[in-house]
Parts: sequence; structure tokens; C-alpha cells
Amino acid sequence: MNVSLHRLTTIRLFRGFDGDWLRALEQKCGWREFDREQTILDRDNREGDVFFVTQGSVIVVNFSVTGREIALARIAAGSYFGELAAIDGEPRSATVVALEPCVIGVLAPQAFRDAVTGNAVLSLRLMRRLARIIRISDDRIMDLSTLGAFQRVYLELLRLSHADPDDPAALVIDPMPGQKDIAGQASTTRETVTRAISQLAADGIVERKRKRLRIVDRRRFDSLAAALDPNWGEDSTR
Amino acid sequence: MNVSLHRLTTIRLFRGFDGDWLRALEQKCGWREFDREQTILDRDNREGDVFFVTQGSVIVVNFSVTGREIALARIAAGSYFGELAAIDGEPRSATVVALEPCVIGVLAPQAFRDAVTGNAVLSLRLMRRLARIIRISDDRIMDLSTLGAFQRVYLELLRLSHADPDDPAALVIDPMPGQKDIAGQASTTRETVTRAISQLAADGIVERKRKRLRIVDRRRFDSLAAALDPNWGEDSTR
DNA sequence: CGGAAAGTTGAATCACATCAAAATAGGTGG
DNA sequence: CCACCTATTTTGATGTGATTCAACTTTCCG
Repeated sequence: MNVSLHRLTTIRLFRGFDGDWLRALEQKCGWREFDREQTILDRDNREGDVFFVTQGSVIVVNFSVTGREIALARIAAGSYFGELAAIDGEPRSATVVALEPCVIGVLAPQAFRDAVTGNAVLSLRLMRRLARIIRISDDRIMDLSTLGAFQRVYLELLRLSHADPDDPAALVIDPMPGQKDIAGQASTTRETVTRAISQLAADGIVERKRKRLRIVDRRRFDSLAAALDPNWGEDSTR
Repeated sequence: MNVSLHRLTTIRLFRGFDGDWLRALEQKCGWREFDREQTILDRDNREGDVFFVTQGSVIVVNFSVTGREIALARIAAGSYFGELAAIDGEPRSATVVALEPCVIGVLAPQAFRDAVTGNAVLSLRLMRRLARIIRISDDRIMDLSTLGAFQRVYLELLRLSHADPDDPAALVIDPMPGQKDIAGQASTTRETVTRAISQLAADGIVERKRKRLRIVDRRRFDSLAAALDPNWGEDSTR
């Protein structure tokens, strides 16, 4: 286990806190590694540890009675999760699973609260993050309430895409996640994702190449996805 | 305008802060009154004032492209809204409309931040509230993703109901809100609400009396609504 | 009492999930 | 490198729940 990775310097919450203070906090963390697909925490659990993702990425999900998986958020290295329970002491509201091999710092709830509430800068950052999550959630509620399944898939594709380095006019998704993951994010089924993308391909709006999807006709793509938020392209990690 | 109402003592956020400190904060507030149906703040606005509801209640809504109204939260006297923009400086994420005549204290964003971030107790209370909103939103996302329209209506009825003072085994909703409001909360249409309730009435599970609805057969009602959150009956105001 | 708003009901339509089956891609061992 | 196996994706057919549209009824309130 590489101790040099046991650092919180990459965590954006602590940006600018590079001194002894941070080192002391790192000492208070337990450090753990998780494999891809491994469950990091389960819904309804009552411990309130906060998890800092220094390597890899995770997904926050919930399951319907019928077993369908609904993704609530993806969390990449540099961010953290588990703060809700640390703040309010309630049971975990969702399950968190590693998407890739992860290195994660684990901090006890009281230590987290002490570190944060004692410090105006950190408090405000944490609040900002919570506010951001609320905005994203509210947008999602609007999407679910007012958009069709295809549109939700389009939006998800947009969120996954970056500008194409070869052709700045186009967008690419590379690597393309599994369609079932996209389905989870868009709250629909695998089949619907396939149909939405196939239709885009048939209309010449996107091109599929192995594990790669290019959005070539961005104008038409946008008008299909249309109806939406001005916050496209923004990083949607929590 | 009744100056004795211009007090923040009823605001739960400030419970226990009854001294000069609170009086000073009250001075910093602008005090306004709103009529039923009056818009208090509009989506996309850029000022970040925080609003303390000391009298009446309001609803936070958003509108779809087609004009459908989606309710995000109801806020009753003793609570507040507008804190997101005050925290992150982003534009308003939703519109807020008075449900009844309201008396509201308006505090500038900087004053709010100063008051809160300087104080560990208030910080933690605000974070708790944000955490609670996130939990409710996530539950709603799950409901929208996995439940049918009828079930969402049932859940909304449950949220609106109190124990019947006459018959503790039953629940009542009194007064019954307009069906279009219920439809907004459940993200469905007026007609679907009617059908859901009519069917419950036909099955003898509920009784309709003027502006009042009684859930008589709670066992069967619960099994219909089933699939749910353990957080029934909890106050769902933000 | 009369007019407007809210609620009710039925019928047609549509979007999406579900079910089932085939095609493709990816990976493994011979 | 090919053959084989499994996972993922694709496509079609079908059923169902919910919205929409429209007409009608009831309730509310001046």
C-alpha cells in the first residue's frame, strides 16, 4: 500500500490547506483500497464516516424494489462522499460502489465535524457543495417530471462528452460507459438507451466506433436535447 | 404593518438565540408582506437575499417548457428559503410563490453569510437543513424513477395527512388542497389525481367529505402505497 | 341565483417498459 | 490465430400505464 497516496492534498475541499494542519488530518484518516465493483458503504448503515476519494472514482446508487439501479451521483478523485450522515447523524441514504480501483481516506464523523465547523472557509465550501448537490437534484427532478426518456438519454450523453481534440466542433465520449450505466443515470432501461443512440446514428447525428461515440452534428443534437438547462457541459460530479 | 410580527424568534434556525444578537439581526432585515398567489422571487434572478417566513407559507416551484408546474418544496412559517443563492452566488434555481398571506423578513446575502459562518451552531444547523433537503430530493428522484403515478399520489396523500383526532386509527387531510397542487407535488396531472382518489373511494379505502379526505382503511392504503420510505408522516417542509 | 373554477369521467393516443430472440463484441484457452 | 464462451448490444413485437382531449358535473362564491 503506497503511503505517498495517503494524502488529502488532491481533495478540492482542502485546497489551500497544505500545511501541518492537513497532515494532522491525514493522520486521523483510516486509509483503505477498494476494487472495481466493490461496495464501499451500504444504504441504511448507521456509521457516519466521511470518505475522501484520492484515487479512482465511485458511484452513488439506490435500488428500486424491482432491483433497478438508479444512479444518484458519480464521484471522482478529489471529491468526497458520506458527508450527509456525518452532518445529520441519519442512516446512509444510498449505497456507494467503486467504479474503478480506489484509494480512499476514511474520517470519523466527529473528526469531520470538528475540522469543518471550526473553520469558516471549510464551512462555506461544504455548504457550497451541498447547495450544488441540491441544484443538481432539483434539475434532475425537473428532468424526470417533464422530459421523455430519449431526451434524458441525450442529456446524459451531453454530460459524458468532452470537446473532441481532433475536431473542436464535435464532442466525443471516450471511453463510452456501458449502456446499462447510462440507463441508470437517465432512469430508464438499457433498451431505450440503445434505441435512442441507434436513432441518432441513423440520422447521422452521432458516429459509433468501438468504445467511442462522436457527436458530429451538434446543432441537431442540441435541438433534440432541447428544453434544457443552460448548465450543459458542466462537471456534474458531486 | 404590525411591527411586533417583525421578529425572527419563530424561525427554528435561530432557536435559542433570543438575545440582543437576534434583535440586531432583525434590524438588518427588510420586512415585507405578500398576498396569496403573489410571486416572491423568480427563477434566474441574481440577487441572493434570504427570506425568513414568520407568517403564512410558500411554495417553491418550477415550470416545464409546456407550462406544467412542478413543486419542489413547501415552506411553512418558522422556516426560510433563498439560502442556496446566498451560499453559492448562483442565480435562483426556482420560483417562490406565497400560498397564503405572508410576512417575510428579507436579509442580504452577505449579512446572512456573516451571521451563519461565524457561528458553529448556526453553520451546523444550516448544513443539517441542506442535508435534509438532499435526502428528500434523492427520495423524490427514486420515487419518480421507480414508482407509478398512482403510487406517487398515494405517497403525497400520506404526506399531507395527520392522525384523525376523532379516530386515531384513521388519517385525515383537512383541509384538502386543490388537486392540481397535489398533481404538481406528485409530478402528474389533475386527471390522474382524480382517478387515483376515485378508485380509493370506490374501494372504500378513503372517504371524501367536502374539503376533507379520510383514510379509513390504513392497512390497505399502506399496501397500495407500498414500496416506500420509512420516513412517513415526517414533516416534509424544507 | 348565476357564472366561474374545480373536479369527474370516458375514449383515443402515445411513450415506454417488458419480453424474447438474434447479432456482435470481448476475452480465454487451445 | 481460431474456436468457443459469455457479456453486451441491437432489434422487433407486444402490453400497459398515463397523458391528452373533450364533455359533463359539481362546488364554490359573490
